Amino acid sequence: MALGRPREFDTDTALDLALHVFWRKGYEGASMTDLTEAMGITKPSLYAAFGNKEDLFRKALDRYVDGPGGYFRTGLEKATAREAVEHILYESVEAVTDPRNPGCLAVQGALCCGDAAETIKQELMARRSKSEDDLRLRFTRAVADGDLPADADAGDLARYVSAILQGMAVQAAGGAPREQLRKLADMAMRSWPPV
Amino acid sequence: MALGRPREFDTDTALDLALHVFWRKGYEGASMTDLTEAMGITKPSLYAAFGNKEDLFRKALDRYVDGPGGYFRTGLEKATAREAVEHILYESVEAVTDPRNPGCLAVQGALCCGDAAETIKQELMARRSKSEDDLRLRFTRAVADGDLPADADAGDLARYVSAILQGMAVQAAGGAPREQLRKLADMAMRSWPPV
DNA sequence: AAAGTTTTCTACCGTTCAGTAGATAAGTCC
DNA sequence: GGACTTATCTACTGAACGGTAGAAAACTTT
Repeated sequence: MALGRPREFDTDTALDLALHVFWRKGYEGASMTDLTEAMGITKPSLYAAFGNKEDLFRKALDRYVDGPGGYFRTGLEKATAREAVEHILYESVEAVTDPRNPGCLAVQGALCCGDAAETIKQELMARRSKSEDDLRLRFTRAVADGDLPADADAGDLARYVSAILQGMAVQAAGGAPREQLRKLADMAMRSWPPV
Repeated sequence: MALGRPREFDTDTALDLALHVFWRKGYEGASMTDLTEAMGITKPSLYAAFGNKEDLFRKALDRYVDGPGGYFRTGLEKATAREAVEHILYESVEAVTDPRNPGCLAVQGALCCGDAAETIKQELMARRSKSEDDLRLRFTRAVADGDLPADADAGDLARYVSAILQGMAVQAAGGAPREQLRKLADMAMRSWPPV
């Protein structure tokens, strides 16, 4: 067993609680007091277990990508581009309309910010860019597989799907109900693949 | 002429300078020191002229809607729904890709935030909702005018265009270049009106 | 010139921010 | 039991936050 006094809280559940605070308030809007109160631990415990605020956010973000945001990765593994987009769009609707945490952490975590949060903003920009690139690669493969037209531009399609996803995230942050975003996904799918 | 010592700065240009700080850093990310330094005035002058931080933001937001965001209103006045959407989409591309202030103030001003900025978040949510409703009303008229199919759902179309606009704003905040967003607008227009 | 009004300035207010020092408690290892 | 290690607690940094007091300066009015 580990040496020294055992930790009295579970780091994974504490990280989940921190994640939900960042999700609701954003990186800047979440104070260390907000976080420690939600996590049920004191500040020294938090700093000892997770490093500083920036470290904590990055760990929460990783957990977000593997947990509530996991539909993105599973969607990419679907057999066709159409199935992939369908899965990602509709699962995203469910994720961003969770009434306890509306919106998407990768979008609203630090869309713009003061100087102190600049590196977090950059990190989120890079993650969004990476997601779009994953979509692009998936669509490139789809063109080769023949489940997208030969003249389809994978980059354009990836950007289009990303924009729809991000638009849905903003709408959800504004309180849009699940049913309306499903209709938005319907519209996007109805014209897939776009001409 | 006005009584008392004359003001040494122009309120409109000072408000423009404040607007650009809020645009780049968001409501929470913009400190009063950021604002006064950009505006070239001291804090007491700012408070005397504009009220508190919240008042200043609201005034800057009004100026945004009438200035850089004015394309929305002019777009609604176009003859057909198609022309309206076309105008709004392409003008929005230009606005959100201004390299000095990427993105859209109504989206990134306070997409999510701490408790202190909650009322500002609500204000921006209401403005986005109002814009979507303006689109919906315009499309309803378009159905009556016959420049949209009789079975078109004005609400769905408005939500779709809003999502595209907001998606573009997020992409622009992430540094997407103008040319790529133009292609995104192209895609949205190519399938207009959506089936 | 004197009174009245408003802006400007420096210096400051109390609060909250992220982050930490130092003592104590709770375990393991020998 | 005693040495060692690590977590927990209270209390506290210094800096930055939004916002203001009070005196001096600049104008108009009489």
